[in-house]
Amino acid sequence: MLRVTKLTDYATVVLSAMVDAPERVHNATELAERAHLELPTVSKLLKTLAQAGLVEGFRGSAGGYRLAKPAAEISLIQIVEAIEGPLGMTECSGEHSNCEHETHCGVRSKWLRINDVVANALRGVSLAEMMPTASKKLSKADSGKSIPSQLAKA
Amino acid sequence: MLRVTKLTDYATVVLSAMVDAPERVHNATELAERAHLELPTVSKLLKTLAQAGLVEGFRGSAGGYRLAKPAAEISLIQIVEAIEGPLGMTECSGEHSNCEHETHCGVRSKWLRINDVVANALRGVSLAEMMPTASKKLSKADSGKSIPSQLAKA
DNA sequence: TTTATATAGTACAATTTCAGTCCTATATGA
DNA sequence: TCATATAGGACTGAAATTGTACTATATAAA
Repeated sequence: MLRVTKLTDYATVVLSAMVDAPERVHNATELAERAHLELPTVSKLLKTLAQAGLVEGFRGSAGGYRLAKPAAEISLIQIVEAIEGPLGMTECSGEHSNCEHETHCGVRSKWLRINDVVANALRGVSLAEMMPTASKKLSKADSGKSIPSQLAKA
Repeated sequence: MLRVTKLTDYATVVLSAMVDAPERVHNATELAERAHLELPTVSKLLKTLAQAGLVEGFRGSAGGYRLAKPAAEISLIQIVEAIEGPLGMTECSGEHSNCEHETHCGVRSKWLRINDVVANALRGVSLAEMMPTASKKLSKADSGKSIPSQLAKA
């Protein structure tokens, strides 16, 4: 269905819960409550996000997590790739493709481009913009026929 | 990993194989050979594509499939949705979301927008443009910082 | 009319991925 | 030393994806 996984979705919600107090250290229990998610799930997510460098983890009592950088500098693509790994629209879009059809397949290079377009769409939205209160409006962009111009080589 | 399924990928390859002779009726066996895919797989794909109205199926001997409309009028989003169903970047992006968190969740409306952006990216590329010989170049669009302008409400 | 061909529709098993949980180790502050 | 909290890993059940098989139906030609 071409969707991000639930965990990625959860990650945006959990990270959102940290944005209003970015300097504070939030522990996993608190974040789980605010995100209305289970603690083990949130805990797992935060570990992954910490590995990706999006949040900083602090051990010990009074430990927890904090955004590693301003919300405006955390893009959706970083979150998606932290949870799901490198974005690849098709098997062969990845770095080390081992698609056996590659030599015959004429559509590969096109998918690579589409991959970039989608990646850029995600790169263009920051965590700050995901906030419910974010004033910046995301539009449907131009619809239908006018889109190719965005994709077309200028 | 945010990718289309293999079957969707295959579908673009199979459809590509019909583009150079759009008026001819191609049978599944021929298309399987040209796409280097297994017959049962191609057969299943074509049935699905026929239901979605992208190809016309003809039964009986000398039967087969033909593009139901010009390649330039078949967009990638039609192919993706034919195989995978309606595009929804998150659980709650779908038509009839039953996400229990919806009332608390502040990121829902943003994902809906991103959904549209991705859908439009796919809508903007036609089957004709997927052909290896297609002269039209798809670009990476603008990279990085300049992307938000594509998403921002004009 | 019979036969070979080819799609239509459905069902099914194998595989892979995802989601959620749990356990042990390590670090920190009181 | 002890309670707290993250780090890292392993594991399991559920779900989706893949690929295949089977039966029914339609068509063209002998």
